[in-house]
Amino acid sequence: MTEKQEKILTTALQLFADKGYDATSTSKVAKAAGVSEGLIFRHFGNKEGLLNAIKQYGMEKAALVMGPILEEEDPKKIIKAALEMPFCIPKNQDPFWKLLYALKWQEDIYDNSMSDPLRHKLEGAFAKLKYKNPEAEAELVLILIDGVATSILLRKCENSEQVMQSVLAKYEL
Amino acid sequence: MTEKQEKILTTALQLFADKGYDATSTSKVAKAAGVSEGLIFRHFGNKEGLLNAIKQYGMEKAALVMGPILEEEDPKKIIKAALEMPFCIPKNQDPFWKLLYALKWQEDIYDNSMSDPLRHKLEGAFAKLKYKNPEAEAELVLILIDGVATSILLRKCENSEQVMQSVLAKYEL
Amino acid sequence: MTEKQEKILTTALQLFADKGYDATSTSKVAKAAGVSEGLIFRHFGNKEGLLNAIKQYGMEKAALVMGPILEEEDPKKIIKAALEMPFCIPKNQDPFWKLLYALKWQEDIYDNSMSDPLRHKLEGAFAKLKYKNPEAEAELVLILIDGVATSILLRKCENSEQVMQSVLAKYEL
Amino acid sequence: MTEKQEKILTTALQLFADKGYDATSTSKVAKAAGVSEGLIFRHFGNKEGLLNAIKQYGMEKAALVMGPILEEEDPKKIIKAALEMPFCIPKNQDPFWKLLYALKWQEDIYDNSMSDPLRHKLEGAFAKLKYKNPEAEAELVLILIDGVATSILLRKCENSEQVMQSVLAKYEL
DNA sequence: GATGAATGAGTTTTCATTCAT
DNA sequence: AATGAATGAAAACTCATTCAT
Repeated sequence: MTEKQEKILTTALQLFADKGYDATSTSKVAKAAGVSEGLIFRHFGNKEGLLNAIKQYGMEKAALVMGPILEEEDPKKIIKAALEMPFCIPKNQDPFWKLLYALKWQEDIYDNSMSDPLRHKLEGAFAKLKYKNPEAEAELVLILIDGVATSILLRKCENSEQVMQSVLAKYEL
Repeated sequence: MTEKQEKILTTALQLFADKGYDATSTSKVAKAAGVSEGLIFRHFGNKEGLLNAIKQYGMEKAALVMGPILEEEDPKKIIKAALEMPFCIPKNQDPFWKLLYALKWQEDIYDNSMSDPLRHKLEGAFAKLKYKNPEAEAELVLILIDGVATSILLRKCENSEQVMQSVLAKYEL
Repeated sequence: MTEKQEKILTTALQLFADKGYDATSTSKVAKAAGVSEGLIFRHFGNKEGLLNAIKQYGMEKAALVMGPILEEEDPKKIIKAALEMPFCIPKNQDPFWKLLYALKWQEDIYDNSMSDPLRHKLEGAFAKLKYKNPEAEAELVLILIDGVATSILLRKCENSEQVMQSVLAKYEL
Repeated sequence: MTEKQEKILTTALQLFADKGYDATSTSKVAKAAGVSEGLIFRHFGNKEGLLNAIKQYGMEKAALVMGPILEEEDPKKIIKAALEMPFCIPKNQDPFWKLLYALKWQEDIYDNSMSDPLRHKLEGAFAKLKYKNPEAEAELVLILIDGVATSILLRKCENSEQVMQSVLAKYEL
C-alpha cells in the first residue's frame, strides 16, 4: 500500500464517517486527500471498492479488540469484557465504527458475521452461570453494547462512566 | 394535504428509510409516487423541505406513543412503559423510525429535544425508587430503548420477546 | 417528439457519421445541438439509446426506398431497381447510411434483418430468370449494392454513373 | 522489435479490429498484452503511433499479396487474380483488414494510395481486352473486391465460393 | 527496457431545481 | 394543482499520457 493509497483510505474514512458515504463525493475525498480523483479509481476500482477497503482495514483493527474476549474462559470475565468493549475502543477508531453503524441502516440484509462469534461466546458464558435464557441474555448484551457504543460515538451523554457502572451492577459484576 | 401530497410523503418516507436520504433522488421519489418531478418542489420547496415534512408527520404520530408515559405517575409503570415502547410502535411507523435512526449519524450536533422529556420523567421515577444514580439509570434506559428499537427495526433478532423479559427482570418489573 | 429532441437526433447523426460514434462525446453533441447535455439522457436514457433512436429514425426513412422493390413482380425490374438503389438514396440520408456502414464493423454478430427481405426477393427473381445459382447471384447483388454504396458514401469515385452502366450491362439490363 | 513490442502490436490489432480504435483504451491493450501501461508509450509514442505501427506492419504483409498481380502481364489473369484477392488473404491477416476497412469511415479524405496501382493495372488490362469503358470497369472490380472482402471479413455469407464463380462468369474467366 | 503510481482533462450520467404550459 | 421539458452543476468514472524508479 503506497503512501497516497493510505492517505485516500484514511481521508475517505474520516469524511464518510462525518458526512455519510452517499453524501461524500469522490472528488471531495480526492481534494481532501490531496490526490487526483482518478487515483481513487485506479487503486480501489470504484467508490464502493473504496468503502470495502475501508471496512476491511477497520475490521482488521477491530479484530484486535474482539480477539482477547473470545480467548477468555471465565464466564464473568467474558460478560464484563464484552460490556466494557465500547469504552476500550481507541479514539482513533471512532470514525470507523461511526461509519459502520451508520451503514447498517442501509444494508438490505443484516450481516451477523461480526457479532456471531461474540454471541456464541456470551451464550456459553450465561449458560455456565445458569441463567434461564442464555440466548436472550447474550442478545441483550449485544444490544447493550450497540446502545452504549452509539451513545458514545454520537457523544450523546457525558456520564457514560456511571452508566457503565449501572450496567455492570445489573449483572453483579 | 391533497392526496398526491400525501402519496409523495409516504413514498419518500419508504424510500428514504430503505435506501437512505442521500441515496434517494427526487426523481425516484416522483416516479415511485406516480407524480411529476415538479410537484415535489411545488409542495415542499426542495428536497430538504420534503424531509422536514416527513419528520414532522412522523413526530406527530410518535407523540401519541410517548404521550401516555409522560402522564403516568407510578414510577415502576413509567420505567416499564418506557422499556416496552419499542414493541408498541405500530409496524407502519417502522420506516419513520428507521429513517430517524439512520439520520442521527449524519447530524452535526445531537438533538436531545425528543428524548429529554422522557429522560426527565425517568430520572424522577428512579429517584422515587431510591436508585443511587437516577441520571445514569435514566440514561441507561434510553440506551436500552435505542438498542432494542435498533434490533427490532433491523430485524436482527427473532427472540425479542424473551429479550424484553430479561430486560424487565433486571428492573424487577 | 419535441423540437429539441429532434435537434439532438439530427445533430448526433451528423456527428456520429462524421467522426464515428465512439469518437463523438455526448457533450459535443449537446453543444452542437445547442441543448444542455442532461437533455440527451432525459430523452434517450444513455448514449446507446440515442444511437438506437437514430437507427430507428433512419430505418423508417430507409424502408421507404426499399419498399417499392419488394412490391415489384417483374424479375428484371427487381434486379435493376436493387442495383440502382445506392443512387436513389436522397443526399440527406447519407449520414445515416455512413453511420450504419461504419457501425457494421464493430457489431459482434452480423444483423441480416435489413437485407434479408431483399435477398429473398432477388433469389426469386434470379430463379425466375433461370440463373443456375440464384442464392449466389442474390448475394452478389447485395455485395454490389454495398460496394457501390460504400464508394458513393466515401466519395471514392466520380464516375459512378458509368460504373452503374457497367454493372447493368453484366446483367443485360 | 522486441518480443513485448510485438505482443503489444498484435494485441492492439486484435482489439482495435474487434471493438474499434476509439472504443479500445490503451490500458485495455496493455492489460491484454500483459505489459505495463507505460510501455506502449515508450515504444510507440502515443496511441496514434501505435495505430500507425499496426498499419505499416500490416501494409508490408499486404504488399506480398498485391505484388504478384502488379507484375502479371496477361490481362485476363490480372482481372482474375484481382477478383480472387479477397479469398487469398490468409486468415491471420483478417484483423488487419477489418481494422483498415473500419477506419476508412472516419477518414476525412479518402486515401487512394493503396488501390491506385491496382486500379491502373486493371485499367490497362480492360483496355487491352477492348472493353468500352476501362476506367469504369477497373473501378467496378475495385468495388467488387471491397464488397466481397467486406462480406468475407464480416462472415456475412457462407457461400462465398459460389459467389466468386458468379463474379468470374460475368467476366468470362 | 520495463514498471506502475500518478495526473488532469475529459466522458458518461445523475441530480435538484426551474419554468412555461 | 399538475405536468414534463429543460437546465447547470456536480457526480462517478475513464483515458491518454508522464515520470520516478
